[in-house]
Amino acid sequence: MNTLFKALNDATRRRILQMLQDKDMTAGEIADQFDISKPSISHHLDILKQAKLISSERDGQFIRYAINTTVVEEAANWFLEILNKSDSS
Amino acid sequence: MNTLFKALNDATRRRILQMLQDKDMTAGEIADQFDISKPSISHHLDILKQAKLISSERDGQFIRYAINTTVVEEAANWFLEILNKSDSS
DNA sequence: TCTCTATTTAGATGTTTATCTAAATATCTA
DNA sequence: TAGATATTTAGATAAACATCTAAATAGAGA
Repeated sequence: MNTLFKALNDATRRRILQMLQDKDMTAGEIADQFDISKPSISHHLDILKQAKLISSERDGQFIRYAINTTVVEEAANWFLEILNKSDSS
Repeated sequence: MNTLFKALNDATRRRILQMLQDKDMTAGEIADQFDISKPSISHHLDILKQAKLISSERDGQFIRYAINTTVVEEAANWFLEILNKSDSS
């Protein structure tokens, strides 16, 4: 849970996650969407990967990133459990 | 979303949130559950409050904290939307 | 093999964060 | 009103973090 919420605690990383909802993307394609240096984006991708929110695979010269829905599900469940256990829900 | 994920990016605050699932608690009761100074817990409560994850109400000498389920719901929806939009779900 | 492109690693810097102690504020009760 | 309890505010410090530039690594293609 620690690495998960740490990964989510950044607007850039949340936006990357939302971009990967639609389609898999290479590191370069992702970086092109931001006004941030490629090394910084690479670092963000690494943090998302540590949290297992995304996975990566080399595709020739490129590295292709994909969202990992099972961890997103686990996170959603964390919230839903709080709601279920609260009296007011 | 910023203040929300910032608030959740701390194990102490997540534990406070889980404690408040079961029942409302005073600041002192909450602090008693941790090996952390009361001012530090007060600071954590403030951050949870800024994120609107909890609310507070004075009860005489005490201040009683309660979980705010609507914001937890919003957070859960953030994750569920990612799942809905992803192809693999 | 040489060079170009894609990506990551290393090292540095300024900012944010979690924590502490000491002091301030608010309420209760004698 | 004085003293005790509950909680927050203020100010300080060390650790974590986002970002940058420069350099390293890995594969593609001539």
